[in-house]
Amino acid sequence: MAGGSRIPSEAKLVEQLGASRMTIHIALRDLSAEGVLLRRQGAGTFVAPRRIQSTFLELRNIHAEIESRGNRHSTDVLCMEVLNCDMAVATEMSIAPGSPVFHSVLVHRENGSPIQVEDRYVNPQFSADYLEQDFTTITPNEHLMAAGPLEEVEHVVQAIPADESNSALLDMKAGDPVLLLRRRTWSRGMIASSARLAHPGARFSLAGRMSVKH
Amino acid sequence: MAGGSRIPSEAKLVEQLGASRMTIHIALRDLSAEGVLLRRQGAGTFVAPRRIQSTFLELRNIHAEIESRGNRHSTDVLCMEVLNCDMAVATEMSIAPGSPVFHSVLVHRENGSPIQVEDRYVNPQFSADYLEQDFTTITPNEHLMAAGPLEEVEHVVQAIPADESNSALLDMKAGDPVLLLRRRTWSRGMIASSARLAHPGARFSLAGRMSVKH
DNA sequence: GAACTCGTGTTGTATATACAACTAGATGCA
DNA sequence: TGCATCTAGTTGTATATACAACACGAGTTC
Repeated sequence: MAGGSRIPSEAKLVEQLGASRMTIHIALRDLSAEGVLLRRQGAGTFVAPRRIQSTFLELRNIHAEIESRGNRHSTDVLCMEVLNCDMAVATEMSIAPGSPVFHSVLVHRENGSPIQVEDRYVNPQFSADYLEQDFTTITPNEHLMAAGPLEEVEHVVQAIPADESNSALLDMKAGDPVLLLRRRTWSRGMIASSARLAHPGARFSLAGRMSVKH
Repeated sequence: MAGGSRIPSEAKLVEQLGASRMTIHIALRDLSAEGVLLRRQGAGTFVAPRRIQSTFLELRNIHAEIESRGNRHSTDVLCMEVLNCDMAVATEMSIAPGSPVFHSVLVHRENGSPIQVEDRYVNPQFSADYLEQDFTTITPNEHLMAAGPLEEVEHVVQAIPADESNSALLDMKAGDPVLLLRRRTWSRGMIASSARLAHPGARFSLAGRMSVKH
């Protein structure tokens, strides 16, 4: 139901559902406390507008972000492969060492200037056709969101010096600060994907603003 | 009350407070939903242990974080002053240029090693006694939280090279990556405080994990 | 037109009752 | 000792009732 739209009053829900008013009242009260509904005494009960939630924890979508700034997004695909995972990747993805994983490396550009190196591992059990996608027209993020419901996200942010590979790809000098966002996503009970998103410190920041409840 | 300790049962609270059991039950239920209490059917009601959540959007508390890692937190106070704000600070704080603001610079240490330089401006209208605090025993964060209800938080994260001042304070070489967290907080309808929290990239990361609703 | 009043519909709160579900300790028994 | 069973105490849920507090629009009055 769309945010802001009104839902039936307690009295009407009593009729429709056959439960007592107190039962319904407490259920609505809980949903209100969770932020799902907004209730105004004397006025009614409404579906809450989507939660104001900053881009830290939300799944940031690089494509949408660049477009929202009115700029042009383009992608270079550097690597698309399947490989047998080593110990580090196996631990990171919680899968058996040596089992196959998909691996991709992309560079995202804003008006031609490199803004993110996306080094991503994907669980084949989550998305069997990952390597068949054309990532110049759809982002891995978008493909994965369509492949299954997002259940959990983990983010770690670090500032690290650019290594030779990153510095070349991001048009920086080696040792310059890189803002590294590591993200793991869970879906259908497994780790769907683990990504390292490296950004040039000089040209990139993560911002978020939120209201605090109560 | 200490985390984990038990509070009286609903029946006893009915006696002590003279309210009906349902009233008390609903009150405890709400506190449980907020995470203040933990209730186990059949067992009792307990004070919840302090929330373990060091996420981006929650107000991170450097003191609590260090202690939760079992380490020792100490603070060096480098500067406590009132000054008439320049154009940049006035804009940042949304106050009139030239009006007085409080300014403090602290270094937070974990087991003696510098982990954060906190460069903070505070609105005197929000906390008139800011400069009288002893920030070796209480963090500015804690003082400000007590001074008024937090209404809104803005965070910006950047990776920047350490300048001479930061590199000396954080025990790094100039140019090494610094993870800079800029935070502004709103309270009672004004900008209460604006802080620049600089961390050594090599020894610090911001982590957050969340479940996604629906 | 503007301001006020009032009534209906809405949510908020408090109460009393009844039973279900679960826990933890005490008890009994082999 | 070890195990099963019982029981008192606790929280979870659903119900019916009553009244308070608030919002909003219709109608009235000036």
